[in-house]
Amino acid sequence: MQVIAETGYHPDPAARSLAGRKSGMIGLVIPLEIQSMFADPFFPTLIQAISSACNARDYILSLIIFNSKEEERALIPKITRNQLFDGVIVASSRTGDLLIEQLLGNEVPFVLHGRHEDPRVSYVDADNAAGAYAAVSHLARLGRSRIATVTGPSNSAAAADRKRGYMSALTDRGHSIDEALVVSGDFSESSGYEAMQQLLPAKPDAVFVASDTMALGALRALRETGTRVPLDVALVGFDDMPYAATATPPLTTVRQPIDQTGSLAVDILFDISQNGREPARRTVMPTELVIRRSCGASTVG
Amino acid sequence: MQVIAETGYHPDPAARSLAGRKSGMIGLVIPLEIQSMFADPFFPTLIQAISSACNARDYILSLIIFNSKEEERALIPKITRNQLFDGVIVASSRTGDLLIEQLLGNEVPFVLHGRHEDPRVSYVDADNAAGAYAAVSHLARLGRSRIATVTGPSNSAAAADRKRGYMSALTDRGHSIDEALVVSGDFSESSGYEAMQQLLPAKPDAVFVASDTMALGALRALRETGTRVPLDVALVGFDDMPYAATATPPLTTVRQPIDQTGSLAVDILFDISQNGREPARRTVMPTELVIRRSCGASTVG
DNA sequence: ATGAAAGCGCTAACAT
DNA sequence: ATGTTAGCGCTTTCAT
Repeated sequence: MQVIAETGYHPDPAARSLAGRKSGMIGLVIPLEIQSMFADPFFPTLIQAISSACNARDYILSLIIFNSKEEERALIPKITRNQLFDGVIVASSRTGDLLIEQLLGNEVPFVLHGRHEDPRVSYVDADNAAGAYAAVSHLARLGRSRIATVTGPSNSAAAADRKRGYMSALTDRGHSIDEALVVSGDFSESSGYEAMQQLLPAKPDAVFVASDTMALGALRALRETGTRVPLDVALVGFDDMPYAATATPPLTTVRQPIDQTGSLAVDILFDISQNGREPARRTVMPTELVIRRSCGASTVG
Repeated sequence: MQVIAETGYHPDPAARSLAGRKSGMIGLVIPLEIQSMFADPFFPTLIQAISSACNARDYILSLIIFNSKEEERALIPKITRNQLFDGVIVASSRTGDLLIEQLLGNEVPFVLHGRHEDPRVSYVDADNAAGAYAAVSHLARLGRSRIATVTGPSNSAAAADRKRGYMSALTDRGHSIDEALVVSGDFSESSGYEAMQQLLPAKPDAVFVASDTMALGALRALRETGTRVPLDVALVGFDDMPYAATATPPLTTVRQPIDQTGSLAVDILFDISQNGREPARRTVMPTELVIRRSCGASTVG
């Protein structure tokens, strides 16, 4: 009947959920360790990508941010039990994550954004190691010999993979790893600044920085000491955030397909809820080196 | 019975919603006009504040982002009708917003983040006009006489209020408004950069920039032209985002209590759902001038 | 094919 | 105070 359109009828979602045992909602969980979470546009970008994919699939997106251990404890049951969510995306898991364990012991379909060792967990990830490898190889091909790196925090799988890519690129070319050229940050702008200051005495002629946000901090440190980029020090970032292109100089960086990994996560959830959790679905998407001025090899501007 | 704890029982939210006619969810709607939404940490910060307040009140937070007109059309019924949400927060409404009209014609409790003319709508806002007024007065007191401004987009109420504050501060001191000293941006870093370039020929000796993100862009333009801050041009931003303190030079800015406006929005929703929508609840929270080096009046660093 | 009825797991109103 | 029952508005199954 088309009286349905005239009266402006819409089914009651609660009744639908109860009778149909599906809520039409998916949960995006952002764990707390990420202090500087929103200082870096990575998470916002991911949220937007996932939101858009949810709209396309007619899901409602709920955001669960753990701001403290207590909140985490209180929220975990809501996430794992019940019919609250038809699926859950966990953005950036920590090692030995309690949430993952609980999720594994329950029925709710879930995917991680970022890889995980446990063979039972499904995930989507960008190829962080290959991206870092490409960046560092590029610097080496340009003749840089003292290539340093600013890594992300040690509890981040992405940071570990990027560091690994850096190392393989060097060792594959017969370079040894100089510990003085490896400094860690926490993905924040200021940690990039501090890391660069720490690096300067070791006289690097290039730096692979594990995020654009930290690269901005590094750039600031370089500018303050009058170091020329790329003349004295070449710089490559990671992420290809919007401001990478407008930095001074424009930042060469590794583009990560956040839109695609985000929407793929939603697709996988959809698939799992249709076909069950087995086998685990794992996808690693390629990254791409975007060459701008900061590495000293630009053809464009 | 405490068998409840032993079996790890948790009530089914769908059944609860259906029987109790309350979903325990609140929706946060972010309309689409904000293109650069996540290039500016303002929204992320707001999201985090609201998320935290929701956790405290035991609400689940759903995020609705309109990425296109179609999505908006598809989502509005879900937001306004049904028992999907116990309340809705609208972040940054546009003028003549369709969503607001629909919300007004339905029962769902809602609050805007940012003021609105219609006397029936409840909102929380920061005192943008007073903040801008304080910033510009401060610059004037420091002896600056050609005070320019970079405004936000014209469809933003916050941007309009900040511009109004700028104007009143000048006219109250007997200055006239020089149109060449007023340029508009869109809250993005690059728009701040372009606006500053546009401003330079008019020889301002101070600029009030309507957001920290744009101020960063302005700083970049100033640096590229060798203009000294604050010696040649004093700068004041708005928001007090984390990176304002670490900019070169550290940015004097107007602090906006995002955490408080965010959690107040949740509180108001809670209040409305208890006591009904009448009368409209409106709160404007004070802003605070944070003095750092970029205005040339620092006592600290 | 179309229509009637039986729950889904709670809350709230009622009766004891 | 405690226990019982009637729906909430759908989906699904079963009968026609």
